[in-house]
Amino acid sequence: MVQKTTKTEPGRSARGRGRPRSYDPETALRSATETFWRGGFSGTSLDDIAAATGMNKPSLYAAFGDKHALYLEVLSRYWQLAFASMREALAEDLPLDEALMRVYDGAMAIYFSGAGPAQGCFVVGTAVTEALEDREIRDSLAAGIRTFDAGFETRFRRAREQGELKKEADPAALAVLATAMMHTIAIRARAGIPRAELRELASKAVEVICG
Amino acid sequence: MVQKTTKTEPGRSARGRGRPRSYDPETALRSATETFWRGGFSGTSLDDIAAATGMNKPSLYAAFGDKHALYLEVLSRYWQLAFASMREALAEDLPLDEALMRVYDGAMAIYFSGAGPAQGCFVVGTAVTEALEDREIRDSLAAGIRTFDAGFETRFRRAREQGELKKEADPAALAVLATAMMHTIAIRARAGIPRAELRELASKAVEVICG
DNA sequence: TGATTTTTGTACCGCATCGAACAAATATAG
DNA sequence: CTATATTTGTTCGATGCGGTACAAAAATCA
Repeated sequence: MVQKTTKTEPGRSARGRGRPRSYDPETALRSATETFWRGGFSGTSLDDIAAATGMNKPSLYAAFGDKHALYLEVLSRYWQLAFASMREALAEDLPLDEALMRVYDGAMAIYFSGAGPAQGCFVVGTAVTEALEDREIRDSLAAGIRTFDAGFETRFRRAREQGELKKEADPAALAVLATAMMHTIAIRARAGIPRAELRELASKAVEVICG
Repeated sequence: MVQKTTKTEPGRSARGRGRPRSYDPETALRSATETFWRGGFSGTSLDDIAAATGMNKPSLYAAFGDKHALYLEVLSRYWQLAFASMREALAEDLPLDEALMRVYDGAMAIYFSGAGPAQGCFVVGTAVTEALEDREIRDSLAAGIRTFDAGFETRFRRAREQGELKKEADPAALAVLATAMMHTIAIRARAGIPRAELRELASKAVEVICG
């Protein structure tokens, strides 16, 4: 380890003796997320993040480690958010087509959650670029996609068993198409396509997927 | 214009009086493409490009303008390549499923064309990140996607007329799904998924799309 | 109160970045 | 051969970058 100072893990408030921190780590992470979301990893400087969070660079460094570690933390939290959104949508006992639309509506709620123009998907907008030269980001990307595929596949399998899909339907193939639809929505959102149009596309795609 | 020197358009060899250029513009553009493809726009420096092309920065600047203009040129050429690949695949008079697989095989031939690991799609890997804050890139992205949608839709419409698809099939919806499948392949390639596995996914998806 | 501990904020370092200035080099035109 | 036009290659400058050193600030413990 490089640091030999007496301190606990980064980000954990020891709640002990020292000067209290003047920022909320959760809020700071959300601000950092927004900043990376807009500019990407390479396109965002630590000064940008410092300005967005209101923190200064040494505090950032002490709290979250270097820029790369901070990005990985933000990426991991985004995945958790995305997984949770999908699980919620699929948890309710809705007809297949409605359940799928819930998933896409949940995704778009995230893609359009910022203040300015639609940011699209954080992963598609920032991680995909870095994945090629960064093994940790690449592995996170691959794992996240597999999780989405698996979530859809489970739902399609159930749908087939319950007669919502034809017997000869291929749940794995349909799952990849469902994930693909998320990806294209994410890309199109970043390309400036309006939300209503994306919802239209999603709706048509759901019709096709559900046969 | 900023420059007032006596010269013709950038990149055009006047074939006139001066010292001849010691590089081939086409080759240089290809090298620049590879460099941006790997590192993204923000993640690639002019020095990286100078090293890759063997040119020095003033020559780069004189030939292609600044980094942004060079990127736009590279992006535009990539689109032309992608469009051509798709047109070729759909031009031959093949059955629908085979034609679609030709498109995806053509795309993967591009995504895996580099020396090292798969770079995926140049657009998905580099333009999507910048699109949010760069109107020219965003517009190019939106226009390119529309072109792909339209290309697929035309083919699906013909397929429906010729009885390869059911009468009630929706060519526009199928086209979006076909484009979506390209997008997910591009993303997965960058995530390190091997080519054989991607081809499997594409094949299954084609089955679903063709009904 | 005084010692201790932790965070803050300023200032800074070394390096990379984009872009430009400028002279040397190399061609053609007359 | 001389003048002109264009490209090359070195060098430079101003700024931005990620990351850090260090002292002041603000809390708790004794």
